[in-house]
Amino acid sequence: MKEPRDISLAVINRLPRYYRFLSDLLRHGRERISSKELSERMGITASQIRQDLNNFGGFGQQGYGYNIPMLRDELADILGLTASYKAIIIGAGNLGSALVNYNIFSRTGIELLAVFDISPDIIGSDLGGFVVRHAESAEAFCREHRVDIAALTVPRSEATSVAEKLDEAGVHGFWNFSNGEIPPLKNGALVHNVHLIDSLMTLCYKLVSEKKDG
Amino acid sequence: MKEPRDISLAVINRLPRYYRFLSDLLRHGRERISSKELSERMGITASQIRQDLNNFGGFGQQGYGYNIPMLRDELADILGLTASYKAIIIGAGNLGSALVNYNIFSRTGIELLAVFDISPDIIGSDLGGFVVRHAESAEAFCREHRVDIAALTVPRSEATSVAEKLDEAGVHGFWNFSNGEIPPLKNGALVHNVHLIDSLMTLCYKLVSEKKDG
DNA sequence: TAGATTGTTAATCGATTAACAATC
DNA sequence: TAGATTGTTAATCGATTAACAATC
Repeated sequence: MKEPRDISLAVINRLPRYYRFLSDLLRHGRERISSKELSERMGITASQIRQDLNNFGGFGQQGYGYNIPMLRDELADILGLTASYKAIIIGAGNLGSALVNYNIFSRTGIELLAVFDISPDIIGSDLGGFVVRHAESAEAFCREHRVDIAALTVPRSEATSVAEKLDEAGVHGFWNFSNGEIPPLKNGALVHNVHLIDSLMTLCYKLVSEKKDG
Repeated sequence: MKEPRDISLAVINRLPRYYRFLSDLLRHGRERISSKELSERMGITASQIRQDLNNFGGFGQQGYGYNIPMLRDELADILGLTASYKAIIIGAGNLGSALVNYNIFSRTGIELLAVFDISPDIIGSDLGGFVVRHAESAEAFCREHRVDIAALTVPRSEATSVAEKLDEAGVHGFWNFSNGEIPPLKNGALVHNVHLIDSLMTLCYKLVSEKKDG
């Protein structure tokens, strides 16, 4: 594996999709695949696939193609799925519950350690095997357990203050589900947004523009 | 408003963010803004903002800038937020519940008509004011009410068959939350994916690559 | 060996940025 | 009017695609 420097965001955003397709092929018992066949399945060009992968190394073999289990493992490494990251969830509402119950973290190789909320009605109750803890204790928890990632499934009004506290407590990646954006954090923690409303608006745009253009 | 043809996906994906920032400015009582100030707030170039907006029309005024309420309304139109779309949700689990309880649809100008599920445990129960209906009845419901959009918060194994049925029933936009992808549909309905796992993997990649590069 | 398919360089295409005349 | 800021054209930059020699 090469030392990848300055990979473009366009490439990075395609990596999980490659990983998903390779996982599916593996599940179906496939052993090898050419960039050509993969390109047809994914609806992109074979050139792009080879260019993308060669940012990280030469994982294929002339005349053969790519070995699926091997390439999948390489992608897992590249994506950091083998980095044993530790995560918590702040906000045990419907979205936080979804992340727990659909095993989103474990399916990404991340260990979910705890779930926090601010509401007295929920604190102490069980959520998919986790006892919901008081949000006030999250900061100390992160310091003690060296938490890497925090999912913010809290209202927009609370997201920034929570992120600032946990940034101080050593969390270096935030997965933000709240509407609105979190300003740059002191310790430089990353913020990765899931803007559901933006996503739905994009769908609306496509529907409207399709109607016009036919 | 111009007749926009072949707007690039890069531009489209930025539109909801413009809309969000303008809404925030409006909430703070701001009346006008220049592309320069907006560019500083959003962390992009003023050139890009002007180029993006001018795909759709000349909404600004030399020497003045942009009128915020006016530009926001234009963007609402462009994004289809005023198109009175009708939607349903298939899958009343945690994710479906989140979409209902956080008012994701109404905040996008879309009317949520009904929620469906397959589980006898949930059918008939209340979810944020909606009585959960049997998923079998979704097809007929869509025909009768001319549903435009269906959110698919069902397991991956069911997503494709549900989409195929509802495509036949006239639904022309799917908001797919299931892992995995839905193949092209007969009637050409659009599929817009929210791949939470892909999103989390992207965050992981950034964390890993940051650690390396410093 | 002959055929297949990669890795990689070069060509093309598209998106972003810069510059500035137009004009409010 | 003078200053500010747009809309738009031109220049730059980056990403995608095509082509092909290398090689399994």
